[in-house]
Order: sequence, then C-alpha cells, then structure tokens
Amino acid sequence: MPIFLPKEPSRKEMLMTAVLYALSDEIRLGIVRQLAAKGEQACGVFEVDRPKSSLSHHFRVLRESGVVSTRKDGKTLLNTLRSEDLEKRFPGLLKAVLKG
Amino acid sequence: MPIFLPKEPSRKEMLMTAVLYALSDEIRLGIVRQLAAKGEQACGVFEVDRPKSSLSHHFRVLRESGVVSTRKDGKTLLNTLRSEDLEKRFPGLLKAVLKG
DNA sequence: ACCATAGTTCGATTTTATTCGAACTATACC
DNA sequence: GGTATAGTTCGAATAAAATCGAACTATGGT
Repeated sequence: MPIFLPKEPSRKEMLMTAVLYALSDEIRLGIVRQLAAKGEQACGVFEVDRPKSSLSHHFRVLRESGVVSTRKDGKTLLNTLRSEDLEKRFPGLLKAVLKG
Repeated sequence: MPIFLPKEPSRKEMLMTAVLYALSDEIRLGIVRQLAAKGEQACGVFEVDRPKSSLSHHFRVLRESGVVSTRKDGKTLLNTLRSEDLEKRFPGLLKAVLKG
C-alpha cells in the first residue's frame, strides 16, 4: 500500500470541535507551539518522549483537523502550522491558544 | 453521601488543555454557547438529547476545567460561564471559540 | 544493489471517555 | 409527612483514543 497522508480539510471543512480537540493534548500542543516558534519542521525534530508510531498518530490528528499541513520533501515530511487558514476560519483562536 | 459539586479550579489552576478539551465536544460547546447568549441558566433548561445523568457528566467536565461555575439556588443549580476568569487566564480564547 | 533514514500503517493492548438506568440527596410545596 | 422536582452519584457497558512494536514505503547515498 502506498503511503497516504490523510487529506487535509479545506478551510471551510474545518470543524471547531475537531480543532479544539486536536489542541487539547499536551504533546500535540507542544508540536503546535514549536511550529509556531520555528516554522516548518520535519516530524523527526520534535523531542517527544514517545516512539515514532505514536508521534505519527499525533501528527495525523493535527492534519485531519486542519491544524497542520504536511508536504513531502525528499526523505522527510515537512509540517507547517496552517496559521492563515485557521485565522480565516476561526479568527483569534490560534493566537489565543499560543499565548496561553 | 452529600452532593459534592466538583471543586472549580481557580483562575491560575486552569489548564489550557483541559479547557480546550472541555470545549471540544458538541454538546458541551452547545451549552457554552447558550450560556454566553442567555447568561445564567439551570442545567434543566438545556434541550439536549441525552438523559440527565449524561448531561450531568458534561456539566462536570465544564466545571472541572473551569469553563463553567455552578451555584445552588434552592432546588436548581445555576450555571454561568466564567467569562472573566477565562479572559484573564487565556485572553481572547473564549471570544474566538464563541465566534466560530 | 544495498543500506540507512524518515515516517507511515497495521494490529493488539491499555487507557480514558461517554453513555445510561437506577438509586440517591436536597429543596420546595401542600 | 408525603410528593414532586432538580440534579448528582454509582456502576456497568460501550465506544473512542492513546500507546507501542513490527512490518512496511519511499527516498537518498554509496
């Protein structure tokens, strides 16, 4: 089977509850904060006390909710925060979450 | 056993992840929206397609995270959104959630 | 071709949440 | 005291999430 990155929802498809749920976990929130601080990052750079299969699960939750976008770049997957989409869809939300 | 309303966290004790989690459920988010729109409300006025034991569970999650405060008034429990505490602790968050 | 690296997917297990009925507490009213 | 109302608590069942190792895909380098 080929690798399928789960389809990322369009801006309009983003659900408030799904976004809040994705952000309601310490690990995922940590990832989001780091993406906000450092910009595009590969999955592997996150120092999380979990095996990569677990990390991969958390990235999937972030992607499926629309919080993070992922693109392939050679051997690695580069993740970005969908700040602009989030801001358009849920104005002020991401900023408030990142502040806290 | 006496009825214990779970202790509501102080402003400082509120956790971002717990608040986001509490808000990440359609039923609870509906309750929060209605409280925001109509102010203090008894548990019973919410028209939710769930038995009262389930509703009670959702109110508990809202209370324990700090989103809602509950006071007794005779026979009923009156719930309020802790808007001010939330705004102080997580500026902009509640407003952004209610907009979406 | 071979090996290493990056990350996903699968499958099984464990943990955590939700759900609901039934029993309970507390208050109000007659 | 008895009855009704409001909502909680308990306990058990179900559902959903998280966790992790092992197998896998894809790419890059030698």
